[in-house]
Amino acid sequence: MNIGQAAKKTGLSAKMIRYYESIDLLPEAGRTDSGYRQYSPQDLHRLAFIKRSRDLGFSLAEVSQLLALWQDRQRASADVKALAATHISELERKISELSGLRDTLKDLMENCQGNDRPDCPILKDLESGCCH
Amino acid sequence: MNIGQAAKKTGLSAKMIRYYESIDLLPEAGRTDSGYRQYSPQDLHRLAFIKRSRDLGFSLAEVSQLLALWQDRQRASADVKALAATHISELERKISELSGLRDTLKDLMENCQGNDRPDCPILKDLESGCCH
DNA sequence: CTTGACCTTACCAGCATGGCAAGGTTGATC
DNA sequence: GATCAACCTTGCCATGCTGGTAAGGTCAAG
Repeated sequence: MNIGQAAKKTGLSAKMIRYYESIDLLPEAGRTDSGYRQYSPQDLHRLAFIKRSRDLGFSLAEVSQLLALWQDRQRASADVKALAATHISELERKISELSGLRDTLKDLMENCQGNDRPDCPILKDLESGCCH
Repeated sequence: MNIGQAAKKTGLSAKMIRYYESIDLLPEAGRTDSGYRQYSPQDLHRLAFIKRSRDLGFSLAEVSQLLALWQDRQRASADVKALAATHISELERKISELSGLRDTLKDLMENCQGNDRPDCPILKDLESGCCH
């Protein structure tokens, strides 16, 4: 199977697949005589694993660790769980950070008339951190 | 005032200040005879505005628009409000995206024993999207 | 005059992906 | 057997934002 079909089946792009190979997330793909990459069902399986992991927000570095665990028959599920836990706390950190920003902005917006006059508490806030 | 002091006063780094100048977020700074950049209180004011906007999560492109509105005495506060509203919905989009990921991962984690056995529903899920 | 703390420019790095260019291959149609 | 579209190949550049590092110039105090 060519890279384009593998891409279509997994929902990745051909560029991404090549990139993953270049950073050793994938073993070097087999090639036809003319140099086209060839993908087996096992390869697709690995690609799908990567896709799903990315969709869950894992970074490529984390995906790499997940793949290692996946391939390791002696793995401890605790290791996988720990990786997921780390990722979840990172997600929660980001969520609360963004929520804080949203709340601050909402407050500012509520005090803004939103008309054709120039007076604007949002701009006032933005310049307020100023040094005297 | 030199760039280092301006950086310290505003909480930006000297690198960031130079970068902002290079992308025309700032006018070219004045220079001493020897080529050092010099910052006036007005410059600091502008830098502080940028810093605060970045802290609220606006992209540099958005900051650029905010600066233009800030400088425009004929601005309509509605324009500022609209910019903020767009940013808020972007924040909310991200928040709900991340929340979805977190919830999915939490579900998976709860079903994972987290012991030294290899069986792991998290890995099972990751490989499940697979093509037959 | 030396020393150390500052400043200058210019590069390279990352994340993960998209885009474009210039060329080779394949398979179907004329 | 030629042609054409749709694929593939590699390579380089771009994004957004920041940090690092290097090689050099400048300033103020000792």
